[in-house]
Amino acid sequence: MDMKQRIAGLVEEMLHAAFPQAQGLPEDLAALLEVPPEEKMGDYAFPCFKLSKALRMGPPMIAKKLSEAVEKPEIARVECVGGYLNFFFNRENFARELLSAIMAAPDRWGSSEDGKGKTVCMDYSSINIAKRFHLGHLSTTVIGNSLKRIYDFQGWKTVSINHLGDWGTQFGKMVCAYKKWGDKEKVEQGGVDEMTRLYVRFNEEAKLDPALEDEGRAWFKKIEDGDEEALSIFQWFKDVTLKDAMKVYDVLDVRFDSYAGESFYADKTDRVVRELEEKGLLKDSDGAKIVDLEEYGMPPCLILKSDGATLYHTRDIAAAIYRKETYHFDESLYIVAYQQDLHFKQLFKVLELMGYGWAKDQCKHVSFGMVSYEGQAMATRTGHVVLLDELLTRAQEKALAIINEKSPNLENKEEVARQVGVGAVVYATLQNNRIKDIDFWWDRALNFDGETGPYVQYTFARCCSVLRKAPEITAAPDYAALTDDEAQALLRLLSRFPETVAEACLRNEPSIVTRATTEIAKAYNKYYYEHRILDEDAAATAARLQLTDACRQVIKTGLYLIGLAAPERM
RNA sequence: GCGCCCGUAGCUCAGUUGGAUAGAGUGUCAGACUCCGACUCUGAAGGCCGCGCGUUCGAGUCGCGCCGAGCGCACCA
Repeated sequence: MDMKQRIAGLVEEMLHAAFPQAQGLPEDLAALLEVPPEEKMGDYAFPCFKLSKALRMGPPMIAKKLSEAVEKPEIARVECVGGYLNFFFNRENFARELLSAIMAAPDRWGSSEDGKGKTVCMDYSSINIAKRFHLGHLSTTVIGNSLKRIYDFQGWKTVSINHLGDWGTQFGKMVCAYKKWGDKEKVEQGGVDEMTRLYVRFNEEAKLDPALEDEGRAWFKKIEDGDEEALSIFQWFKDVTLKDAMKVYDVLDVRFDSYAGESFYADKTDRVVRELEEKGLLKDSDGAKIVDLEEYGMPPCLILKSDGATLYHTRDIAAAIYRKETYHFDESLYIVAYQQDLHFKQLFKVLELMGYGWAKDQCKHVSFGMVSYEGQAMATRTGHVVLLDELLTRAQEKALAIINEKSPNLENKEEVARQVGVGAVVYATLQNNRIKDIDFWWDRALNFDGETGPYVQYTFARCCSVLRKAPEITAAPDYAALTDDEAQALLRLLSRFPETVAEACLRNEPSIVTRATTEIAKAYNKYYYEHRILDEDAAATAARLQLTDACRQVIKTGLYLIGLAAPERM
C-alpha cells in the first residue's frame, strides 16, 4: 500500500504510452513526485519541467499529452495545471486500501526493515558523576531516547550508551575532601549536593593551603592505580549519583544498554598512544603529545598532556575503537551539543588517519542547540539553573491540577499526571529542529495549550473514548463514508507516516516525527468536529470507527517514538 | 583574527536532491459549538524569507560578498 510508488508506476506507463520513442528520461520517477501545496490540487503531483529538455516540449504540453494517456481505477482524475500533472485518488478506494493496510498490523505502521542486520551505537545523556542533572542534559537525553526508538522501529539493533563523565582529578579532590571532612550519612542523604559541598570546600581550603592540591592529585593517582580505599569511595560516589539520575530516567522512561564511561577506557588508552606512535602520527609539542591536523585546517588534537596524562580525545578514541570492536556497529552516533563540533571533527579525522576508515562515514556527531534560562547561560555556581527534577515535578503538579479540575473522577490521576506533565516537557524539547537553541521560560514550559504534548495525548484519549462508546457492529465498513475532505486529509497524513519516520531516522531528527504526529492529531480533531462518528448507519459508522482506530494507533506510535506515553483517559 | 552554525509574521518555529499564491502554533481581534471529552473548531489581521550580487525557465532553498547573533579555536570535559 504505497500510493506514491503506484503513482510513479502510473506515470511511467503514461510516459510510454504518450512518448514511445523518448530517450534519456529520469529513472526514479517516485523521487520526482511531490505533494501539492494545497489539498484541492490533488494527492500527488508530477512536475514535468525536468522532462522538457529530453522531450523538447514545454512542460504544460507534456502534462497535457500525459494526461490523455491512461486511465486507472485507483485514480479518480488527473488534471494539468501549468507544468504539473495532478493526480486525484479514487477516494473510496484509497480509504479502503489504506485502512486495510494499517489495520493488518496497526502497531507496526511506520516501521520498516531498513536497518535489518545493522547495528547502531548511540552515545547520549552521558552525565557527569557528582553533578546535578539539569536542563542542559535534557536535550541529549530525550533526543537520544527518541532516536533509539526510531532506529529500533526501522529494524536496527540499537546500543544505547551512557558515557559517564567519571574521570579526572576533581574526583581525587572529592575523595580527599571526603576523607578529611566527609560524613557517610550526609552523602547518603544529600547525594550529589553533599559531594558538591565537599568539592567546593576543598577548593576554598586549597586557596589557603596549596599543599591540598597535591594531596587531591595523589588521591586521583590512587584511583588510577586501583587503590582499594580510593576506588571504593569513588565507586560509592558513582553509585549515589546514578541512583539520583535513575529517578529522572525512570520518570522519562529512558534506558541504557551500557554505562561504560570515561573510567572504563582508562586502561585502554595505552594502546591508543602506542598505536598512534607506531603509525607515526604522534608529535611532540611543548612537552605534550599531539596529532597535527594543520593540513586539514584544524588545530592539533591533544593526546597526552606534558605530565603524561590522557585527555578527553584520548579516551574518546579508545571508546570509538572499543565500540567498533565490541558491537561491530554500522553507525555510531554522538548526541552532543554543537559546542563540541570541532572536538568530533578532530576525533573522526584522527581515527581515519589511524586507518579506521569507518570513522569517516559511520561516526556521526548528532549536534543540537544550547539551552539558556531566561536569556542567560545557565551556571551552577550562581544558581541560575533549572534542575530537571524540579522541572518535571512542577510539570506533573500542573498536569495534576488540570486533571483535578477537568476529570476529577479519573482513577490513576498521579500516573496520568506524570505522563502528561513529563510529556509536555519532552514534547517541547523535540518539537523544533535539534540545532535550534532553546531559551527556557517557566511559563512557556508549563503551558499545555496549542501544539503541545498534552494536545496530542488528549487527541489519543479522545480516540479511545470514541471507540469505548462504540456499539458492536457486524456490518462491513462502508468506505464511501470516508470520501469527505476531512477524512481524506487525515488518510493522506496516515499514508505518509512511514516515509516520515524513515526520514526522521535518516536525518537523525526526532522533530520530524513530533510534527507529523501533531498534524495527524489536528486533522483528527478537525474531522471529529465536522463529522458525527457514531450514528444510525452501521456500515458508515464502522468505516469512521476504523479511521478513528487507525488514527489512535498511529498517534500512539508517534508518541512512543518521541518518548511519550499515551494515556487512554486523561 | 580564523573556523563552524544560525537569521522566515509581534513571539516560538516548519518549509532537504531548486518548483504552484511562503505555512503552523502562540499572542491580538472576531466568531462557532446545548454534541461521540470545551486541553475542541472557524475566520481576520500580521511577511523587501537579514542585505546585495550571481547561477537558473524558476531561488526562502544553490554560489559569492556583506551585516547581525551564537559557538569553538592545545595540556578542562
